[in-house]
Parts: sequence; C-alpha cells; structure tokens
Amino acid sequence: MKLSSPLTLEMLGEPFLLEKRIELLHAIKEQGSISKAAKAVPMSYKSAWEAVDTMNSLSPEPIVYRETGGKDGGGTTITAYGETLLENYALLKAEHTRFLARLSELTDIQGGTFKTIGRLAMQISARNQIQAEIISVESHNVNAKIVLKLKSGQRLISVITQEAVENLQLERGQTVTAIFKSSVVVLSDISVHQSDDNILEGIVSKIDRDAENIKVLVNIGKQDKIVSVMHRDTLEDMELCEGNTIQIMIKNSDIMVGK
Amino acid sequence: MKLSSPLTLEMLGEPFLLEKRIELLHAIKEQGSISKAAKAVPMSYKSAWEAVDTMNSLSPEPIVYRETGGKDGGGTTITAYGETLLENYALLKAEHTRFLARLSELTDIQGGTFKTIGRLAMQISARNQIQAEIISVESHNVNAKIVLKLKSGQRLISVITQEAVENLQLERGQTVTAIFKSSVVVLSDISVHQSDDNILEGIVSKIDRDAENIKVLVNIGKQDKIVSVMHRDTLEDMELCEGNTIQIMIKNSDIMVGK
DNA sequence: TTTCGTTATATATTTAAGTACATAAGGCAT
DNA sequence: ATGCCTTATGTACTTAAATATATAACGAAA
Repeated sequence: MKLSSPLTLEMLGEPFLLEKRIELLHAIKEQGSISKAAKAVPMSYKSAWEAVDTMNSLSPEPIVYRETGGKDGGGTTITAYGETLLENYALLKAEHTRFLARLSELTDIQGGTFKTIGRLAMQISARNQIQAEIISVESHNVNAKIVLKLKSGQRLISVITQEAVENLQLERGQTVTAIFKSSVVVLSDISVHQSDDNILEGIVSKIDRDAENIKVLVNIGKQDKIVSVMHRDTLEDMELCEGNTIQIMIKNSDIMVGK
Repeated sequence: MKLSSPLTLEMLGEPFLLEKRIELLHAIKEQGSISKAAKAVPMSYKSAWEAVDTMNSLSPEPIVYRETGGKDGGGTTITAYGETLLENYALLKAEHTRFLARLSELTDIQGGTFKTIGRLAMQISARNQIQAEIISVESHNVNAKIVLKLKSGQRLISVITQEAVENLQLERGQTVTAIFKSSVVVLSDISVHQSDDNILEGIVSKIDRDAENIKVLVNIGKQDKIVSVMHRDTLEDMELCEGNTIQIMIKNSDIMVGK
C-alpha cells in the first residue's frame, strides 16, 4: 500500500507548476533550448513550448528568457527568478514527500487501522528547533539517552522515553531536530565545566525585555541560534551585552527530539 | 498562489482509491445501487461499474456486495470493510489537506521566499500530546499565557513566548495540541489545591519500572491519557496502585502548544 | 545571400479516457 | 409468463490531450 500525490502549484486558478513542467524547466536549464529539452524529457516540441509559454504568462516575472534567431539559432535560458522558483518547488516537494512517507508509515488501510500518533502537519510553539545528527542512542527500559551533534560541532544530550525512541525509530546517523522551550534555557556568564547536563557556548546577539521577562538571542555558530527567556531577577546581576560570550545550560530532560 | 494535490492510494502499483472513486462509493452507500450512484455523481454507468470492479479486485477483501436480479432488480451495498476504508481515507485526506494548507501559508513562491519555520511533517518525542480548545490568550511583550480546555473539561495553562503565539496565529476557540514531556509531569497522592501551576486529577492505569525510573500512565477522562516518568526515589514513599485517584502537577512553562 | 538551428505557429493525426447506447442475464413480484 | 430494475458486458462515438508534421520568421555567421 502506497500513497501517491502529485504536487501542483496553482496561480489564478490555473495549474502553474507541475511535475512535468518542472522536469522540462530543468531540461531547459541543462540544454539551453526548448527543442533539445523536449527531446530529453521526452515530449513533443509543441507541448513543451506551450508549457513554457503558459508558465511565463502566469508568472508575475519571466521564468525563462527566449531568443529567436542568432548564432546558434537562438535558445532559451532560465532567469534568476526561474531558478529560485525551481529551488522553492524542490523544497516544497521534499517536504510533501516526507509527509506522505510518514503518513504511509502510520497507515495500515488493509487492516483497517490508522494509527494517529498525534497530528502530522503540526507546528510547535517551541522557539528552539535545531537540526542535529544522532551520534548515539543509549537505551534503557524506561528512558533513553540521545547524543546529538550540532552543525557547530557542539554536543547536546537529550533524555526521552524509550517508547519515543521506538516510535520515531531513532538511530545513529540520522538527522533530527532538537526541540526545547526558550524557558528551559539558562544563561550564565561564569563558565561551568562540570555538569551532567548540557553546556554550550555562544555569543549574545539580541536582548528584549518586558515588565517581567528578558528574552535573549544567542548565536551558537553555523547560523544556529538559541532563544532564552528568563525572569528579570535571574539576570539582574549578570553582565549581559550584545557581543558577549556566554554559557548556555539546558537540562538533558528538557530537550525533545523531532524527526 | 495555491497548492493542490489529489491524494491517491495505490495497491500493487495500481491506483486503488482516488477522489472520484471515493465519491462514487459514498454515492453507492446512499443510493444502494451502482446505476443510481453513477447518475448522482455524475458519471457513466460503465465507468462506475469498472471503477467498482477494479477496486473490489484490488482489495484483499470485498468493498461492496453486488446482487443481480431480485425484488428491485438487485443492488450494491458497501461492506463493513468498505466503510472503514472510507473512514480511513477521510482521515488521511483531512490530514493531507491540513498539511497543504499549512505549507501554502508558509510559502510565498512569488516573492521567491519559502519560510521554513521548522519542519512540517515532524513527529515529536514528547509522549504527551493532548487535543484541547483555546479558551483565552493573554499576551505580554515577551511571554503569553494560553488557557486550554481538555475534552474532560479540565483546564490547562501554557506559558509560551509571544513570538510563538504570533507565529502559530493562536486565537481563542481554536483546537490545538498541548505538548509536554513525560519527565515534567509530577504525581502526588495528597491533594494540592492552591498553585499557580496546573493541577489535574486522574486515575492510575499502568505502572512500568526499570532500575532508575518509573513510568506511570494516568487516565484523565474522555480517553485522554498522561504519561509521567519519575525517579524511583521520588515515588518510593507514595502509594501507587492501578485504579488509584492521583494528582498531576505540570508547570505552566513546561507545556507547549502545537497547531 | 545563403546556411543553420532555433523560436513561433498552424493543422492533421494519434491516443486515451470517458460517454452513449445496445443487449444479455438474473431473480423477485405480479 | 411478463414486467421491472438491476448487474454485467460489448461496441461505437465523443472529447481532450498530446504527437507528428509542416512552415514561417529570426538573426548571426560564413
């Protein structure tokens, strides 16, 4: 049992980007002409030309630049705008494919069961969602310890239930998302070196306040950022300036894993 | 800009359930015959019959029961198996529609931007994911307080960043998911009535142990369950038996919101 | 000016899918 | 037996989409 679902992007009620057209655009990018691209796909020149024409006229900005006559008889090239369109479609499609794969996994329509382990297409309020690689999974009966490596190379340890490890089928080498609330992130300007919990280092990049709380954005390298929200009192006697290097502490058990 | 994507369920490489066929099955369920259903959809009797026939032969178990001749000339009815198939397809489609809507929201392919606020098709390790309705949203500069009502009627308060409220566009009346780790759920057998944090009541339904930890499943009514994982020491002097009524405490700031 | 490979355009043909229509056969009711 | 409404099945027709084919226009280079 498999789910399939061709992704179509519509514009003004008309089909705009579809699988076949994207394939054609990629071929044009490689071949430099509609006629060659049509042969490569393969499809007839006429439908290729019409596809390109409708896409171009539906788009607010040209996707391809067409030249007729000249040295090699002319040619067609993808504009910068068209390129970003291709990139964005690829991202959308990847996300869609991921979704379908997950949905298939959870579905056993033959047996008539559909295990909804929570909603799939969900956004979470947690402000900290960082991509990381699983270095190791240490399983116990109830809990499991997951060691993660961030893009910056820094380690992060997450303790979650063994049940969750089995449900998500977490394994060494996979890329997952470390998820934690900004309220569990504790900042300190004196370095602590020994702890069972996570200690990271970063540079303060933004500070925000209201009557009760302070929100601090910390850069931990390779474009990864961590948000911390603390009570004013907690941070009062701390020297907190943008640009400062700072220690970040997060309890192992406060870090969740998303896949 | 809109995303569309017809959902097709394949079986043995052949298309099995598609939008049109599902529509037909629903019509058959209502009308009690293929011929009437075909008129209702509308489509020709022949394609209707062929659709029904291929579905039935692809399925491991018959989806419809067809009778030829008899009082009213016969008729066609949906089997119990067929009914669950319809229900499951509806669930799949609903989830898929949700996903596409969310993806559309995040996409501005015209401007060439694709804001990936985290992955969409993600499963989270958090064991507690409970559906709830938003009763109120109280916004401050940094933090916001969300009051939720569970199916059982019990209240749950979540404190998350105001930033998150804006990102998820949380509003009163919406159905969302309260998300929290099992390690933040504290159990107590003496009733505590006054607290700023969440206090729920439930009935212990399962207890699991390993060398260090105890996992307790608590039923809080209307099929909602909460999982708690604690150190053995913490629970040692507590009377913990299946069937017991117990108090559940969860800090406001430990509860996340998913939408 | 001719050549060349391309874009641009029109027209006829093929193909696939669905529709319309015709007909057989089943089986209960009158 | 006849009527009736259905499932079951075949054949011809319609329609939409893509293909094949032909031709004009373009513009640099030989």
